Amino acid sequence: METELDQRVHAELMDARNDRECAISRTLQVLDGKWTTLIVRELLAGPLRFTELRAGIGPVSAKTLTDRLRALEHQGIITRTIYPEVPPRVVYELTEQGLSLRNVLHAMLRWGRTNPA
Amino acid sequence: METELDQRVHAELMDARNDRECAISRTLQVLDGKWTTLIVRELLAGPLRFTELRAGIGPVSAKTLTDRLRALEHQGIITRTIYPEVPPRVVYELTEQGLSLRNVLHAMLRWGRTNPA
DNA sequence: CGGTATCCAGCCTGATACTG
DNA sequence: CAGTATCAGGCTGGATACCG
Repeated sequence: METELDQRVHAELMDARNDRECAISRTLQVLDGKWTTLIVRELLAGPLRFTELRAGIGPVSAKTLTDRLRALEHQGIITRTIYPEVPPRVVYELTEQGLSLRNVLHAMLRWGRTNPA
Repeated sequence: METELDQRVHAELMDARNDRECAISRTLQVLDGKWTTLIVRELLAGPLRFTELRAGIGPVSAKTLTDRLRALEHQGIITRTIYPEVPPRVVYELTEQGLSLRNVLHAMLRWGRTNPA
């Protein structure tokens, strides 16, 4: 009963090989970098501040985290909102497009669970 | 009607944040490197030789391709079979574990299709 | 708090030459 | 054909210092 679905999935993946610029490559471009995917994972929980984000994803430098956040922002995956308070507060949040990456992350999660190191 | 599924997916992803070694990180480890995901994509079509693989994924050097193939082999994602002919023939093929990455690649494919550059 | 600026090390990757 | 060996470079990411 899973066969039909599997066949369709397989056919789609085979088509992908013929794309000049494979759609998979497009996704890889967005999730590029050592920390990007984990940033998205954190933000799936809801909007987060810079420091909260940093605490959640592991030992990343401020420079790198900033770089990745800027890249995601420019690609329309996240928004950056500044609240001009004292001390300043900056909140990052997934856009609709960013939220839709949930399916990719979920597939990764399931694979990792099923195939422990 | 999609809400229940979405809620379950979301709950799973939230759990993932609490994993000491997040299962997502595990997947990222396997699909590490600039070319690895594309190698898997190619092999989803079936067993391939070194040169065929190289032609399919783009401008990758022999050294890098060898490195990535060895890494995938050591992780149990692919097998490497040598046919001692003249000229020699070496065939790479996904293991069961490797095949199961199809779901991850498919999620990436769909996201890339839905969100063009 | 949430960055920026600068410098730098390491690693991934590639180019080239060569081999069983 | 399917690599290996070697060398070299670019880019990512980290350390440190400092700012609004």
